[in-house]
Amino acid sequence: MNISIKTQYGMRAMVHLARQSKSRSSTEIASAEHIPTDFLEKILQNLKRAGLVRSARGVSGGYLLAHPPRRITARDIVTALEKPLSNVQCLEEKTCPRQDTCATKDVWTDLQRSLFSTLSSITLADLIRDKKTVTSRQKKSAHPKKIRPRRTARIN
Amino acid sequence: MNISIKTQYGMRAMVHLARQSKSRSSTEIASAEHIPTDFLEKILQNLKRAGLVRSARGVSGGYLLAHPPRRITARDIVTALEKPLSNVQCLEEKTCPRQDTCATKDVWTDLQRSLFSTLSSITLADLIRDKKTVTSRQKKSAHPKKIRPRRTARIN
DNA sequence: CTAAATCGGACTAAATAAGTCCGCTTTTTC
DNA sequence: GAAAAAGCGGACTTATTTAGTCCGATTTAG
Repeated sequence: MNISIKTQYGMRAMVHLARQSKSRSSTEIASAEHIPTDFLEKILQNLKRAGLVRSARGVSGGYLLAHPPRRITARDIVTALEKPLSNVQCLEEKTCPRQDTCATKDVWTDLQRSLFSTLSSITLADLIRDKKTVTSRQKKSAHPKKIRPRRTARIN
Repeated sequence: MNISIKTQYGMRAMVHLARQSKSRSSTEIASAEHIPTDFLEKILQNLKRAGLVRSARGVSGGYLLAHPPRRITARDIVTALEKPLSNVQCLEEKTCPRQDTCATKDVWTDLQRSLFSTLSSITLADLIRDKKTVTSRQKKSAHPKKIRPRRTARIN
């Protein structure tokens, strides 16, 4: 049960974009975040298809967030890049005799729910808050680092 | 981010054992739960090394829980069989430039904490209880599970 | 026109997961 | 004491997934 580095790369790239006001090319992000360029390209394509970034082609093209950081959650990013949590096919009769399939299934559904709940509560805005900032940004040190639950209700 | 079927098998086997009062052989469990016998053997070895089951060799040998079902949590089983959640090596300077490594790291640590908390709240006793009452199980505080160190004199 | 960028598909290599095989040891039973 | 049934351990194979590369096409600003 691990987080693929593809997803970790994607998270880094999204945080990177969240700090920028203008669009950035994949090569720029790649070198800044130390991610293999061609691989990042694929990741950004996935993120784009998930509706999380927009892109512009051509010589001064690049990627930028499709929504403000406050509206993009870690769950959006993880589900865009990671395969679904469990491939538990509990419905197949032959692989799962009924009696304890139902029992173990509860574990995985609980797990998934808790997972989604946690990831949904973290937005890109949270992540770029009061961390080191590149530009001279006003620091909101009054707010604790505590993550606050936030509604997703987003794309797709 | 998926649960390996090895872990799913292990969970099924543990639930199976939790329903039994006597020890059961791996072949018996395997056929009851539709798990490849030799593979289950390996899984039971892992569970044994984790201190979750005990075993007896010889013709009427087999496996049984090392502790009462209420003292064995889903977390015990998952951590015995699954590789650790994240291989996020955030400490390496070259792979992670400081500025947003720290940001993304928060996601993975939050995730891990929530994961462990949820799994810790589910015991084998919960799982073998009647299904109507499963939903009424309550969440425990996330104190670290402590499997008591193999108090039993080893059979071998 | 050219350079720099996104896009898409195909491909490869490495790592992990899943499963098998075999021979040994232990213990009960006949 | 032999046989049978079980756990134990290591080596091995195979399948799947992950990670990454390569290449060519298309778009677009200057």
